[in-house]
Amino acid sequence: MQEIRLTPISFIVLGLLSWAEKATPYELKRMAASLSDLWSVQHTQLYGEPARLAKAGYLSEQQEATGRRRKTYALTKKGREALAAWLAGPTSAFTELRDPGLLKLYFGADPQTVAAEQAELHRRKLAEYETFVARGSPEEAEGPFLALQAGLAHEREWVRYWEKLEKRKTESR
Amino acid sequence: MQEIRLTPISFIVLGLLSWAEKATPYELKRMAASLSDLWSVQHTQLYGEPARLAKAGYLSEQQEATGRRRKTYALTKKGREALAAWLAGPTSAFTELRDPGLLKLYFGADPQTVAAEQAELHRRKLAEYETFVARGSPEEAEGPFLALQAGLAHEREWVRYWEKLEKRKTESR
DNA sequence: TGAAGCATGTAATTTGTTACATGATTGG
DNA sequence: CCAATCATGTAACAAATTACATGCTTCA
Repeated sequence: MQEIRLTPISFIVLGLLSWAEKATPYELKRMAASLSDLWSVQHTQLYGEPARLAKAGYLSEQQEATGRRRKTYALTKKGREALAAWLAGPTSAFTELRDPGLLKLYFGADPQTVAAEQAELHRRKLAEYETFVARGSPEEAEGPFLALQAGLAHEREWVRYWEKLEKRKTESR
Repeated sequence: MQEIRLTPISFIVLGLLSWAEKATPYELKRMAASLSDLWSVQHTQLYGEPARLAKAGYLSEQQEATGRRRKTYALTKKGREALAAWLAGPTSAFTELRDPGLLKLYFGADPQTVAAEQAELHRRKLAEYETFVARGSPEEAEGPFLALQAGLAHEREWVRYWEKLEKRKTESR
């Protein structure tokens, strides 16, 4: 049981399991879909990461004896504690924008062109978020709700930004 | 000269070289610093990626005969074309928020606590951007300027978001 | 003149992605 | 009953991070 470094994906797995009691990688994948706008993970990582966490004692692992021999994971005490510590501890980590459209702009792509595309993409995403909110499953936990609010706010900002750029009359800075 | 897939880092290298004519990895690292709020890259990637690009014909590579035997890279015709095509082409790629603070919130961290920290971090970053703008090197290219505007807008949004959460009186959703 | 710190780079390790593969299910 | 699609997983590959290492300046 060697020590490993816990990464954001580790905490995603731990966090999802704290909601589910136990789950197979496939179930984790399904759960992770709800998180994909905030932090997407490839389905293959949901096979590797739980195995890694199990080996280090954060999860228990139990395998079907027959058929698919699926593995089911659950939090151990150590896993629950690690999650709690992370939730309670400070985060100094910082997001970069890392926006592909902005990167192009940075290196000299034509603003109007990029802006037109990006504005459209972000309007779509914004609309999607808004229907979420409108539908508003009221039993939903607070965390996802707050994250959605942040997503909304940023999408609004993106739409503002790109639309302004789009409408700008060429090169007048 | 095998074909490779061009990733965002590839374009960062190509883009930086389009500004510099030629550069060593170390010089690339220095140039990349200006980009770090938008898209940070580790210095070691600036050794590996140019080598990869050179092998695929996007860059020329020339090595010092003596001393450190530093390598100097420059765009080839193929490299210039690839960059131009990327700049002109569409981007459907999308940014995720991928914010560590938000991730914690999602999984149930205490909103006030996270918000207090994050608000502080973002206020600092915002202030930093504002001094950039105030100092305003006027010869700066348009791309970086526009990217900075986006950065500012999003930092303002983050500050609004976290401060609102911070001041919220507990659990009243 | 030697210690601190920047410049410069390679290697090992860890992560993440893509490609592939096969079993199960179900609507037509 | 068969084609499509979803479920489930592994393996190969590519990329990114960390650790390490050493040469060079500079200034006390």
